[in-house]
Order: sequence, then structure tokens, then C-alpha cells
Amino acid sequence: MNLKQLSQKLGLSQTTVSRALNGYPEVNEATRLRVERAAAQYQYRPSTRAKGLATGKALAIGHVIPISTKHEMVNPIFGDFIAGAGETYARNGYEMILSIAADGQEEQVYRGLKARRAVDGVVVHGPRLDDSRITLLNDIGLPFVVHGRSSGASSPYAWLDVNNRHAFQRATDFLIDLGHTRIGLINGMEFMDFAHRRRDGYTKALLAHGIPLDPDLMRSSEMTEVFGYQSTRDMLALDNPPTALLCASLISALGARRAVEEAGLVMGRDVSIITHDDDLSYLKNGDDIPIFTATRSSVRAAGARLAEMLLAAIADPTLPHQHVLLEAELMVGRSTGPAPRKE
Amino acid sequence: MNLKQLSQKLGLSQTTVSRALNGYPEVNEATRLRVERAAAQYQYRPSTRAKGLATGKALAIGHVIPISTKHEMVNPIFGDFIAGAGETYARNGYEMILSIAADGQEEQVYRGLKARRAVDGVVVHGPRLDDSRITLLNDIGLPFVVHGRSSGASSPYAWLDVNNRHAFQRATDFLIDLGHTRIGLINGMEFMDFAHRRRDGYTKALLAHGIPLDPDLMRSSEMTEVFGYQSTRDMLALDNPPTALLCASLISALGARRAVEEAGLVMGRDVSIITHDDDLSYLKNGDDIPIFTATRSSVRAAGARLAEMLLAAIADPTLPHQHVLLEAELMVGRSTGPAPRKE
DNA sequence: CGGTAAATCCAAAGCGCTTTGGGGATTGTG
DNA sequence: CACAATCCCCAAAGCGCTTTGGATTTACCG
Repeated sequence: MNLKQLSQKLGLSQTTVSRALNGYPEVNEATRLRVERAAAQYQYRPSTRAKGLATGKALAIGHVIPISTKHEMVNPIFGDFIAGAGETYARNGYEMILSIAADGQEEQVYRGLKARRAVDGVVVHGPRLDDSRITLLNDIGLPFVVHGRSSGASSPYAWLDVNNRHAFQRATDFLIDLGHTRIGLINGMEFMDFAHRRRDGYTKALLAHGIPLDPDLMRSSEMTEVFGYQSTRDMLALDNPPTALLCASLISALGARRAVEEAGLVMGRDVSIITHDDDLSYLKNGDDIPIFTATRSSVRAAGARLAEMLLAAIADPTLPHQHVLLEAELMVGRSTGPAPRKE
Repeated sequence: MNLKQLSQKLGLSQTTVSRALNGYPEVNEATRLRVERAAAQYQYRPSTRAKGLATGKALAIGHVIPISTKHEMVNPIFGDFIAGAGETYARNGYEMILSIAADGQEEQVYRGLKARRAVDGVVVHGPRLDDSRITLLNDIGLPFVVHGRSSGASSPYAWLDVNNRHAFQRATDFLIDLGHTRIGLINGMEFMDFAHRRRDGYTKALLAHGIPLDPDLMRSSEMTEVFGYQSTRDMLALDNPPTALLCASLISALGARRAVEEAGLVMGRDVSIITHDDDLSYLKNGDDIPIFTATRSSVRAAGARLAEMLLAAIADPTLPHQHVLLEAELMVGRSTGPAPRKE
């Protein structure tokens, strides 16, 4: 069923039917009702393609998901983020289109989306320090919002980010207050902006309390369970091992716990662990009492909010760039406790 | 840059340029080269929307991801699956469009995609027993392939599935051979086809060895870490606790391990664990030696393969339905060992 | 050299929608 | 009752592409 057929069935012109369906005022209320009823009855929905062609808009938003070629890793927060954003798109009549891009071919992917006029805007995932995509997108004139920030980026942009620096500073303070001075950091890759900021917060807290940094206690890589395990195992084997660990993700924290227990130690007594928690649907940090003490911020909520920002920016391009900084919640769980006394 | 502008720049008609770019024979080879060079130079890419309108195809594939309203859970395998499929689409000039659908509104979403003519076909995720979507899609005439199978479905369909029954039967046999007779099953929700089949395999193996089923040892829910933990804790508290566990996912296996260790037991000695492993990029089952003994099957590879099946079916609708059954690999890790002697 | 076939290219229609620029019918006003 | 202002509705153009049905040129042959 297309517009023409529907209008013939109703004995109206395509113009009138189109207007009725799109809420224009120059159509009789009775007629509109009649049209809407018929549209529902025949399950008529305007073709997105045709509508897009006619209006000059794509009625679609692009998400380009980066895949590191090294580990072929897909960011595990992706599903939940999409779930949040998707709802917003659907409610506003937008489609969500996904492209995957291995390292290095991201520019091509964005240019392709623009040239094919496939999307009205994109969400930039996983921003790095001084991320070149920001300049690129500004150059080619494709509206975008960034999930996170990019320290050092020269051109302006809209973003939504968790206050990673503050979260990790606070988490570190929390451990220091418990008496810990040997605190390890199991971070994400530090060319990623969020990881960089987290390290900043960690560093700042330590230095503020006169605790020297120890390179042996700072590791960074992709946030897998195995990486959390290996890092922890290695650190625990040091002459002067850490009594507390800061993890960048629940997944690496699980690995850390494995190493702690394998070493015959007890989490929360011998080794305290704090992790960041993206509140993923399939990986909840315990039920009522959190397993891990954690800095929590819902990635799904971020997705929904960011989608709204992007749609608003597309609807009115004159709007100034929005900046949203979310504070992570510090949830105290059972993985932290006072530093063990030295004997 | 659009076709018209490009053709004017070249002093050719739109027809000729279009044909040159699409590889039709009625254009001089020299002209084609000239056109292609110009297209590259000006970064011309045909508008997907316009092309779709003209050809009557959407040039897009839909993925509808189900979200259980109960736990708002997004399937964690989703990211990796998409990564596999996305590559295939990109290579063939298709866009991938995503819709999310809460329980119960899935039919609306599929009908919407069809009515808007937004996609040429869809991938059905997470099929349930006698899944109504299969009939629906056959009815409305939207090409599709299923990731998994649907026992009891009346209409025919194309699918790609892991041999879940055989995998779990083999895993159970493996445990029985090690001397275990009290074997727990921590399954996914059993209205999901894969979970149903896994239970089947488990049951069949036990009965074949004359081991009676014990409802206390069979649990099923969404495969979270917390569920794995609670199930294991509860089972270990039984008068006659299990000495081995079968988990439906690596994530619930992590929870199971937590409960085992919390009970002061050692995995692989006191309690053996076998899990299914989807080989997710962010949740590898250890490095060289697997942490868990596992039945492994890459979900990413499944995504790539399934995408190819769908594109083939769309290109030639007369093709018979393809059925692909993948065998999971049994990887022996450190989580299994002989059943402890009774004292 | 006339005629035919093959090789190249083009003008225009059409995909399904929105939107511009009217135009007839109805209503209100003096 | 005449006229203007509203209300409703419509025909047709246009979005960027593909494709049909020629038209023109070139090549070849007897």
C-alpha cells in the first residue's frame, strides 16, 4: 500500500492524505480522522526512502563502531548503549544504521555515510585523545555528538561524558582513607580519552596525599577479563604488592578477583578492589549489595540522552553545542576494606 | 555532488554515467574509465535512498534486537554478532539497520519495517520454541534467516545454529566419564530454543547412563553473573550437592565460580564446571589454556555466515532454504577434574 | 558507395513521497 | 446580496537515481 493507492481508496488527493498524516493544519479534522483510520486499517506507512528523498533528510542516524584490529574487540558496552539510543530514535521516526570500522578505515566510513547521504548525523564512539574524527566531521559537515570527550581536540563539538577524572579521584581517595597506599591501576588503553582521564584522577589523588606513583602498579590495555587477571597476578608477585586495585571495567575486575583468589587472598580483606561499572544489563554488579565497590554510571541512560542531543542538534543546527557531564555514583560494596596491617 | 552535477562536469548524460558506474556493457571502456576517475575525484557516491527508490530495493538489512522487559537485558552476544555481519553487508553495498523491540511489540516492529519498506530482509535473533515471528515473516513476505532454530515452528525457514543438544550431551558425557553423577545445569530461559536443546542434550546423557534427573539441580533464567552465582550457591547448600556444573554462558560461569570459591571450594577439584563459550571478543575464555572447559562456537563467525545466507536468499528468492548446523568445539580447560571421592 | 549491424550515447519516464501555488466552496461582513 | 476572507482540497513539480526506448555514430561488407 502506497500513498497513491491509499488516496485513491479515500477519494482524496495525495496532497491531502500526506498533509493529514503529517499533521498540517489545512485539512479538515473530520477528513484527517478518516485518513488516519484508513491508514491504520491498511497498515500504510510512508516509505522512509521516498520520504527522505522528498524532504532531503535521511531520517536515519549512524553509529560507527570501532573495532580494534589487534584484538578484534567490540566494546561490550555497545549493546546497552544502542538499546538506550534506539528507543529515542524509534520514537522520533528515525532509523538507526550501524557501520563497523576497523582501525584506520574510520575516515572512509564517515565519508561514505556522508557521500551516500545515508544519515543525518552520527554518534562518535570511543573518542581518543585529540581524535581526528572530530575535525573530519566538522569539515565534511556531518552533524555529530560524542560519547565521551577528546582532550586536545581543536574544533568544538557536543559531548556527553562521565566525569571520569573525578570518579577515579574519589575512588582513590576512598582507598587512601581506608589506609591503602599501594594502589594499583588496571586501566583501559590510555590513548582512549576516558582512560586517560581516569589515570589523571588516580594520579592526582595519590600525589595530593604524598603517595609516590609507581609504574609497576599502573597497567593499561584492552579491558578484558584476562588482562585484569594477568595484571593482578603480576602485581601481586611484586616485592611490595598492592593492597588495593582500581579497575576500569567490571570485566577486568572479574579477572582481578580471579587472580586475588588464586593467590589464596581474600578480596575486601587482603586486597580491596574498586571498579568502574557501566551498569550493563547482562553484567550487573550484584543484586542489592554490590559485589564490587564501584563508580557507577549507566551507559544505557547515556545512549538515550545522547540520541536526544543529536536529534535536537539536527532539528535546529543553530543551537549551541551541548555539553553534559554526568557524575558517577560511588557504590560501596564488599570488595573494599581497611588496608591490612603490616607485620 | 550528485549524478546530475557529475554528468554535467563530464559532458555526458546521467544515463551513461550511471551505467558506467554500475558496470553495464553499453558504455565505451575509455568513457567508463573517465567516469570512474571523476567519481573518485569528486567523491561521488550514489544516494542510497534515491538508488533504493529507483530500484525498488532498500539496500538494507534489518536486525531486530529483543529486549526482555523483565530485566531490560540486551543479549551480550549482540555486539560480536553484528561485527561479523556488518562486514559482509558493507562489502555488498548494504546498510545494516537496527531496531530494538521490547517483548510483545516485536510483531509491530517487523510489520513496521516491512510497511516502511526500510529493509530487504531481516535476521531473527533469539528464536523461541515455536516462534511466532517465523510465521509472521513468511506471511508478510519479508525475507529472513534465523540465528538459531525454533522447535515446533510450522512453516519452513532458513537457519544457522550451533548443535546445542549435541554440545551439551557431549559435555555431560565428559563429566560422567570423570565420575560425576551429581551434575547441575544452569541454563538460559528454557522457552528459548537454544536453552531447550541444551537441556535436552543434558537430560539425554544422564538418562543414557542411568543417572536420574533431579529438579533441584536444574535451573534456568537469564544468563547473568548473579544468576550463576545464586544458582550455584543454592545448589551447593543442598544435602547432596552437585560435584559438577554445566553453564549456558561464560558470564553465568563466572558467577558459578564466585559461589564455588566463596564456599571455600576449589574449581576443578571440588566442583567441575563446563560452560558454553560464544567466543566473545571482550570475554575470552583465558589465553592459551582455557579457564573453563567449554563448548565453544564463535558467534562472530555465525554473524558473518548468516549475513551471507540472507544476501544470497534475497538475490535469488527461488533458492531453497539453507540450513547450517555448526558443531561446537569441546575445549578442555582447568575447570574440570575427576569427581571427588565420597568419604 | 549504399546498407546493415554494432557500438555509444541520450531524453524522458518513473520510483513514493512532500510541497508549492493555486482554485473552488463556504462563511462572514456591511 | 455582493464581496472578501477562510477553509479545504488538488495538480504538478521535484528529490536523485535507474531503466526503457530510441537516436546517432561508427564499422564492416559486398
